[in-house]
Amino acid sequence: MEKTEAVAALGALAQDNRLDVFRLLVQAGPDGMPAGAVAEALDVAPNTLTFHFDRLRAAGLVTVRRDGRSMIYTAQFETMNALLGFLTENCCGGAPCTATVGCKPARKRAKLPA
Amino acid sequence: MEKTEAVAALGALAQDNRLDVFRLLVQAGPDGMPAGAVAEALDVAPNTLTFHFDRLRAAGLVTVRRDGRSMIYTAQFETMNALLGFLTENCCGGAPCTATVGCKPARKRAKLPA
DNA sequence: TCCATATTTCAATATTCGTTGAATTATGGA
DNA sequence: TCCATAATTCAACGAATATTGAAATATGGA
Repeated sequence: MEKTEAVAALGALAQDNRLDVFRLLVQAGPDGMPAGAVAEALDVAPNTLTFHFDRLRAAGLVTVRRDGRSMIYTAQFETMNALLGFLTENCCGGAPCTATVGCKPARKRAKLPA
Repeated sequence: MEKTEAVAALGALAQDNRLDVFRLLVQAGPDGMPAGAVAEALDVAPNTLTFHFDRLRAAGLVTVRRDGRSMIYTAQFETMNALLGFLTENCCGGAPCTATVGCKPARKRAKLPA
């Protein structure tokens, strides 16, 4: 990960509502959550939430897809892991001090009935 | 680490100059670096740098001490590690997925000749 | 004491950020 | 088609941010 991307990701997470949103999406796992459900869970106005989703998306921390009337937002674990990697890059004099820095979803995405 | 502290630490690192400063101090290790040396290394105006040091300090990411005319800034590894811990807290459904997320200085502080 | 160095303080400024309210777009169902 | 739901867009606003230049403070040495 480049420094510019790291700054973007850090900035995206450096805000109360957005940190809450991201953590909620991480817990939701690969299936993601509709915007409305996030708004209700965190008690944030829908338009405010759109603003924050945009920033998270710009930083590559979430993706969206439409499902009917709902927009489903999903956490991007790869970006988060890349950020963790970047942050530990300079530790311990360059030696990889953390054997495995990595975040993965709690459960596999349920295979949808074809 | 509390959410409020995490937001503060993330915000402190979410800026080009400050991220550079912090990484430089991490590489400098426990002995730290005088403000002037940081200013020269990164080509940032001294007063601008003071502003950024203040933010890093407010977030607990650095400490200062005076040495003669110089102010020596030092990275706080504990805070960085606490932040990494916080960020990985929600991964993997609550299970501690990263055996050892931790950053430690490259070399021990050189014992000054008494 | 006087001077140079190292750093901070302060005011000013342009920019970005987070939130709100009103209006708009997109989708699905009656 | 008409309506309700889900979410976004837009303009506006106050608050916070990052940088600059000028002035001030602290320390050490001649």
